Amino acid sequence: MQGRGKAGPIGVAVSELGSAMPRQVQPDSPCAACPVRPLSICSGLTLDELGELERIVARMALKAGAPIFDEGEPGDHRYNLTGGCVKIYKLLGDGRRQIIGFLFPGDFLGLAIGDEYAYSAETVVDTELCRFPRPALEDLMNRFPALENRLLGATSNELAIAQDQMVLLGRKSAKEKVATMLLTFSRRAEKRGGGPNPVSMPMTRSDIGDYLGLTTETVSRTFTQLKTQGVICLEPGNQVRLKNLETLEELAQGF
Amino acid sequence: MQGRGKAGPIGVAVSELGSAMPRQVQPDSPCAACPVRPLSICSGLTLDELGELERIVARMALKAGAPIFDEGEPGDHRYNLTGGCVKIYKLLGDGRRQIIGFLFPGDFLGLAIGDEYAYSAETVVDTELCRFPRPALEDLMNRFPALENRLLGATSNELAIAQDQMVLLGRKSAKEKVATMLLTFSRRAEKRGGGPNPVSMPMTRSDIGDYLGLTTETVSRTFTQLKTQGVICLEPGNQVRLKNLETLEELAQGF
DNA sequence: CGAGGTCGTTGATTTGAGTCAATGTCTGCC
DNA sequence: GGCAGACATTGACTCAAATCAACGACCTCG
Repeated sequence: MQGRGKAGPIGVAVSELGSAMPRQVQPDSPCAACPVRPLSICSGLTLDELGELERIVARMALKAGAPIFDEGEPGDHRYNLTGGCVKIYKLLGDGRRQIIGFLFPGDFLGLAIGDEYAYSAETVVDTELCRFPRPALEDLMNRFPALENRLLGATSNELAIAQDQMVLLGRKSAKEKVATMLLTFSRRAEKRGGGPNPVSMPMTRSDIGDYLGLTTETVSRTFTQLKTQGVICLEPGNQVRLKNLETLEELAQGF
Repeated sequence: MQGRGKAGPIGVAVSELGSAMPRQVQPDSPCAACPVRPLSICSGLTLDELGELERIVARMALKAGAPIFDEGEPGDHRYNLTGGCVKIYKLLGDGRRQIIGFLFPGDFLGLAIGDEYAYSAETVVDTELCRFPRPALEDLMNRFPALENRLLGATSNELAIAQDQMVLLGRKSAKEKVATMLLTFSRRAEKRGGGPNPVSMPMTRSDIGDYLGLTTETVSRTFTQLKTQGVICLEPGNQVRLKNLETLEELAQGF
């Protein structure tokens, strides 16, 4: 298991790398060397632009289970995920929770509507983030249209993912939901440069349930069913091996 | 009823206004007089920028029930809705449908992932649209960052709406879903300058079902329940009068 | 090393929404 | 004006997933 566990005391920035020269362009720019840059909004920027971005960034590392921000709080920062996994979610008044998405390295987070965060965010495992003050980031976007363009691309992409999830939530059966999630995670891991198999599922059954609109029990039962059918194999460390991609694709579409 | 009915033969542009001078800035600019401009991506542009936008736009009017484009088609155009109502949806292989959203005047549509539309779009009632060729629009966005900024705003807003809908689909009961939809539509109508009450619901029960992740029967039963409870009143012309906002708010949150 | 806690699995039962079926209502068209 | 077809409502019954409940596996910490 990769660090699922208790949050740090209050879950705020544990370290801010580069604090020796907090607002300086660094010759040995960490951004230039950033492994997730090609996946993130920081791709396709000139070295100049990257340097400016670097002046406003704070890097932070969080333990598993740490809150990042809560829905309704003033949305003062935006974040870029450079390592780990984050869940974003909304709560209803009585405690029901819908997980809006799981984010992985390269993903951007911190959507605010008006001045407030539109959702809550919490780490799933130990996680590294780049944090940008919102006003400074907006200033940069005004000066560098390429950055705004990248952010528009990222947002459009998120929107398309959200729309797919709406289909899943509104119209798919439990088995279809779980199969779809496994395939989606596999493809996303591949896109990030990892292997498509086995799939890492570091979140709890309860998280998965709140993501798919199911209960933990149903999630568990469905995994067992897929295992019994021989489509997947549950491996130690929250890994799921996909043993039959074709059948899984069929299940995801509902056959 | 406001024009729910059969589609035109193939549902393509019925008229293109201003075709006499198709690519000219018009002194009596229709854009300058556009009633939905303050709501749309065209707001906050200079007259120059607006003029350029006008050079590439084609205006079209469609009958109710007309297809606009289908998921997977080459996404050659983007649209701005100036009148009427549009539903956007995705289909599963076996015909199950999830309606991703209902769009109203001022809303933008035509999200493409890669080169293909991410969803299908169809008019609900007689509808007017502004159509922009995608490459020309992207060229304008490059030249006018304000336009790109507006589109980013619109997309972020759509994303927030999609996330709220995920909560609805994943975690709300039938009654909560219907109550939420009524309130959302009321608020949106108000934002567009109409009265909040009664709410116009020009789409069919089947559309509502596919939007809320329910069947037509359940939608119908739930409307009846709300009517019996005295919270709403079904009026002719697909109008729903909200008789008790407070109770409806409570129902929407689940009490 | 054992106690307590969280997480996951499995079983029995309930239930909200789906399905199947019939009937009612509106609307546009001939 | 009346007929045809689409849309809406209502009822009876079914079923997938939720709920309630127990137990097992694993981890942390004293």
